[in-house]
Amino acid sequence: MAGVRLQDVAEHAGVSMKTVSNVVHAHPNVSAPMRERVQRAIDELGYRPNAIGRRLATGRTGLIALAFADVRLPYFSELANVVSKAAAATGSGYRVLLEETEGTIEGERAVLSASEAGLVDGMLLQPSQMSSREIAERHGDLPMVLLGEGPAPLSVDRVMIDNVAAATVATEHLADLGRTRIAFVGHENEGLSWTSRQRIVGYQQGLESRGLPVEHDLLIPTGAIASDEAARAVGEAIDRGIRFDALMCRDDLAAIGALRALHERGISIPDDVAVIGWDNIAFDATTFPSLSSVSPNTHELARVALEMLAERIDGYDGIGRHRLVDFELALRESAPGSLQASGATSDAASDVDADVDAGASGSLSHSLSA
Amino acid sequence: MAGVRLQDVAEHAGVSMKTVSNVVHAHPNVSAPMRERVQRAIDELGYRPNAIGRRLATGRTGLIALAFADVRLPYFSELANVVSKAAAATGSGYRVLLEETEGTIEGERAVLSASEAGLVDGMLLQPSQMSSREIAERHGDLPMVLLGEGPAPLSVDRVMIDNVAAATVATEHLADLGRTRIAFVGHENEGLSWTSRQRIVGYQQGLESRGLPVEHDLLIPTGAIASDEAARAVGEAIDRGIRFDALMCRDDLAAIGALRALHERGISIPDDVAVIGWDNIAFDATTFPSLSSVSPNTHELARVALEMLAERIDGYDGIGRHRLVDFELALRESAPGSLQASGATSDAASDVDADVDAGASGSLSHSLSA
DNA sequence: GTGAAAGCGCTAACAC
DNA sequence: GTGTTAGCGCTTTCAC
Repeated sequence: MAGVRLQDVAEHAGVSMKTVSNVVHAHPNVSAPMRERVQRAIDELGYRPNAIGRRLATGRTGLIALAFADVRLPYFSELANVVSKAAAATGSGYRVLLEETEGTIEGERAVLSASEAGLVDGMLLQPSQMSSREIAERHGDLPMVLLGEGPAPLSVDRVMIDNVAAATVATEHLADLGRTRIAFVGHENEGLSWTSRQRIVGYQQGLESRGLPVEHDLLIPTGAIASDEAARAVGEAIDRGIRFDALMCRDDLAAIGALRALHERGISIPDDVAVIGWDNIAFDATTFPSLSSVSPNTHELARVALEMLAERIDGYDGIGRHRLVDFELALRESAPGSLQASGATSDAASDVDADVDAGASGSLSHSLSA
Repeated sequence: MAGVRLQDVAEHAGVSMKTVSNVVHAHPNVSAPMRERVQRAIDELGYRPNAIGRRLATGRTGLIALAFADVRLPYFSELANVVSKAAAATGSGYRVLLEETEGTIEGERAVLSASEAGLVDGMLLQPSQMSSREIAERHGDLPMVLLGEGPAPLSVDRVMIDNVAAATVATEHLADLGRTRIAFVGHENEGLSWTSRQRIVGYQQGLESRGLPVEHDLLIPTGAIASDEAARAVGEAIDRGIRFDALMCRDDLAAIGALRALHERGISIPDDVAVIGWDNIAFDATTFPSLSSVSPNTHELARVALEMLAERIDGYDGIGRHRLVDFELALRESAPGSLQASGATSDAASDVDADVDAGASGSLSHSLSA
């Protein structure tokens, strides 16, 4: 039944509200017979504590907001899954309110400037447009942790992987496979995002560390972060006569688009062109060929982010802590492992059954830095 | 500043709480000077109405739960996106709490039997395991609308597409392409889900309507609803000597797995084998070849579901209403349109740029039934 | 070990 | 037009 209140239970059992509350919360100092009597009343009336009443009294809502551009992007849907599981496993058992910013500055502002306060205890936000100054100004006193390599003011906590290092390692892996003309695919046509910027820096470092020249022609931007745009951009580059033997992609969507453009032109992967993507989304295991990818440790990312958020919610008020979590290269058919690769390499090529979730196919693991 | 209450604003402005409340809610009967004075106090103090206090008083939380198996499945992440947009556009401006059931009966029970009441105003649930009796019993008085073709008690509202009809149309399209050995791929090895059951029925009807024999060999089940499992199952079927010239897939994940299995064996798509998937997920446009797919009108699904949910929240207490929304066949390279196809067909093959979201590539549209 | 009562922040019916 | 006041359902001191 709806509308059964704590008071109703108390009256029905002939006790005070406090006693019922004690039973509901399994407080130790309630006598066994009393506990049983109250429990019977609860069962008979079908009492369910009202969440809102409780929240008003305690000041905690048990809700956190998870805000990012768009759940449809596989990286974000996988992140949402990991975060909601991790949040539920938290001591406080948080639940997740989904907020999409559409990747626009208006969307990001809207998420931060909600007209109501107190709905959520805290927020996990992956920004991409707002400046760090604006983030610092707007978030007010809402406990918050930033996700990803986007803008982040020093005053706010943030968790990310080292994008420069990851791009360097991935690019070096392609070089170690014997590739000499490694192109970068998928950054914005204009107005480079923070993400693209860092990955390109790493790409360049990887080239340089292997003594490969950096050619401007080998930078292939796309009109939008989407696989169809990447397919078109890569196709046009090829048709324009640009030649490359490997593709370092900004993300898996770009990589999947590239795969298609190569297929359409009868170019063999990885024989003619090796491909590495980024994010290690579930699809990578079943594309043809399966896709090697930079695999951020999202479980660790979620864990660390929620841990810091919980501390903020509990009142921690220090300066922003910036944490790095590890990543690895998940090697599959599109850019297999090889003896030349540095580090402990395990080749997961052609294992359609690889436990991708657990990162079982990975290699070149990079450990958590403090 | 945090912790500024309505009362603080009232005192600061030297008026009553009611007046402040009137200003906050833009009530008409407040004099202009008074409104300005109060607004100044609000701004000076940085007042934000507290969501929980408001919710306790009004009894509405402005939150709805969206519960399904797993956000990582593209169909669900796309659904989450559509629902959260549609919910925000609602008169009441609902926000969405994400709940995952993991596709297990325990998960579904947990979602329905949350120990707290009142957190959300209503729930959109896509069940797959629970019996309709259990759904009816457990949901209690929580306003609820069921999504999809799973179990649904007559007492509860539900929105879905006509799975049997859609499978029939898709199968007929394959037959009209001249295919005579059309296999069905991707249903459960044992314990058929409601979804698979209905799609297989439609598949069979499609075969029969075109005078094609139904062969048990052409039913290719998979160990799990996942593309790697489908790749393995289709590969094994081929290796076992099963021959087919078309694949009707239970969902796009199965179709993508099938694509891979066919590629690995050098089988040409669609020349040797045509493929149709189900759900029309975004990836379908960039697979190689791009994938034809049954495209449910999820925008309409979300709209109708939220409309009915809003009515339930507003107290409507009639018997369960079961609504169908339309679907279409999004035709791409893996099973292109053709002159033989019935209905208004538009061939979207090879249009990597097709506006898949808008279903622009579709054909054979089926209209909303009452 | 149990009960009484004062809020938590807001809304809305009712009075002025 | 504006102010008063009684809740919404729960938690939580503080007495008993």
